[in-house]
Amino acid sequence: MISEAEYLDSYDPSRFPSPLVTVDSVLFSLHQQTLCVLLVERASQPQQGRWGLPGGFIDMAQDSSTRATALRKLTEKTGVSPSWLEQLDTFSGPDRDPRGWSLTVAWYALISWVACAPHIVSVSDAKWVPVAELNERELAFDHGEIIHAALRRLRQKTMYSLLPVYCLPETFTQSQLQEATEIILGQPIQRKSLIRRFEASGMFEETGESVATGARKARLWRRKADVDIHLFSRNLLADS
Amino acid sequence: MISEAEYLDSYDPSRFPSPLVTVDSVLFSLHQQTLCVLLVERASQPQQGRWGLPGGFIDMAQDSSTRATALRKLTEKTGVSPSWLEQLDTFSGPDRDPRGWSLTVAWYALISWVACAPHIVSVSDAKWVPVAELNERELAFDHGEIIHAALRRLRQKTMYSLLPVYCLPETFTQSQLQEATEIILGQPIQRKSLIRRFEASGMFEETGESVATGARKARLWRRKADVDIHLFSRNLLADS
DNA sequence: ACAATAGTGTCTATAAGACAATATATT
DNA sequence: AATATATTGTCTTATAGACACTATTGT
Repeated sequence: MISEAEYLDSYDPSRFPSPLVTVDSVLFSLHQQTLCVLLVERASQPQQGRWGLPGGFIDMAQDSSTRATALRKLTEKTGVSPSWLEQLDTFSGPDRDPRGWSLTVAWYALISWVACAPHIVSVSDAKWVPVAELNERELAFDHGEIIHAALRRLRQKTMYSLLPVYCLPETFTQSQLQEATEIILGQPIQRKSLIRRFEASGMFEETGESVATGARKARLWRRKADVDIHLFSRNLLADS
Repeated sequence: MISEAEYLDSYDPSRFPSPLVTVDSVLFSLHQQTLCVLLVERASQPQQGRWGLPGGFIDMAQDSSTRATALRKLTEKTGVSPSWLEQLDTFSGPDRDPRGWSLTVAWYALISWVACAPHIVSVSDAKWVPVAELNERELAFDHGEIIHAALRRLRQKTMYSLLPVYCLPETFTQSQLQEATEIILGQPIQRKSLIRRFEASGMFEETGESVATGARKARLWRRKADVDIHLFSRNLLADS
C-alpha cells in the first residue's frame, strides 16, 4: 500500500481514456417581440460551417469551473457578461460528436439585447436566431435538443419567478417585464398577477425616473443590488 | 481546408489535455424513520479509506450516457436499479480532486430500503448513513457539498410532487407515503393535503389488498405502469 | 365498548384569474 | 376633451391548511 502523496507523484492523467468534454451555453435574448438564441458558425472541423451553440473546451489553466468556461465563451462572443447564468444539464454519449464519446455541460443564460447588440453585429460568425425559426435549421451536434431543453426550463422557471427580468435593460418598466414574460411563455398573462409578484418579490427599486411610450409615463425600476431571484410557491398559468 | 472525414481520420483524442471526469450519485433511502444516504469506502487512492459517494469513471465501451454510468455503479453496489434517478448538477474545478482539474456529473436517486438491504449488508464497503450524522464525518472530495445540494433538491421537489413514493416498496399505504414525506421534509404535513394530491396525480392504483398496522386495515396502492411523475403547480408548506 | 389507526367533510386562508375602474400623459 | 397607456380595486376561483368527524379493525 502506498501513501496518497506517493500515489499522486506517480499519477499520470493521460493513462486513462477520457471523454471529450465541452461547455456550451444557450443564451436567450428578446429582440423585436421575439425570443432569440445566440448561434455561432463553427470555424473548424468537425461540423465546420454549421451553426451551433457558443462554447468549447475548458481551459484548465484559466477556468476555475465550468461556469467560468461558459462565462468566458459568452463574453468573447457578446462583449458582456450575461445577467443570468445557470446550469441546465449535461448531455453525453458515444454518438453525439463524431470524434467519439463526448460530454457537454450545458448552461443557459439571459441578457438584454441592447447590452450586447453592438458587439454581436461587429462579428460575422455570431447571430441571434428567433427560436421559432430553429426547426428549419440543421444545427451542429445535438445542439437543437439542448436548446429545446433550455427553452422548457426557461418557460418553467418563468412560471414561478420573475426570470424574464434578466432579459431587460438595467432600467425598465413593469410593462416591459410583462411583455418579456408573455413573449417567453407564448401567451398573455394577467398584468395584475405580475405586479403583485413584482411587489412581493422585494427584488426591485424605483429609479425615480419615468418614461413615456406615447401616453401616460411609466415608472422605471431596477434590480436591487445583491438581491437574489425570488421563487414563488405557485405557478402562473397553472390551469392553461 | 480539409473535409470532415479527413479531419476525423487524423484526429487524435489524446492531443488535448482533458479534465478528470467522474459520475457520482447520491442514493437516498428511508430506514427506521430516518433519511439515509449510501456511502462507500474508497478502496484505492486518492483519499483511500475515506467514505464517499458511489460512482466512478465512465466506461466508454459500455455506457451510452452518464445516466448509464450512474445506473451501473448503483446497481453494482445495491443489486437493484433505483426507482428514481435524475441529474442533479455538475461540480468542477482545479481543487476538488488532488489529481488535478476534475468534473463530476452528480445524480440523485431514490430506492426502497427493503429492495436493496439484503445486498448492501452482504458487502462490507457500502453502508447507509443517516443524513443527520453526515456533519460529523469527513467525506471524500466535495461529496459533502454534493449531498447537501441533493438534499435541497429532494426537499424542494417533495414540495411540488409525490417524489417520496420512490422511497417506498412496490406496494404501500397512504400513511407510509405521508410518513416518508414528513421524514424528508423534517416536519409534519396535513394528511388531507397529501391525499388530495395523491388522488389528483393519477399516478396510483389500488392493489385490492389491505394491510393491518395494529388497528384498522389500510388499503395498498402501487404506481401505475408507465405513468410519469406528476408535478403540482403549488408547493406544500408554502408559508412555513 | 374501547382504543387505535384509516379515511372523509368542510371551513378558512392565500394567492392567482378576470376584468372593471381610475389616473396621468399627450394631442 | 379625447385617447392611450399606466396603475389600482375588488370579486371570483382554485387549492392548501386546519381540524373535526366518521369508519373499521383488534382486544
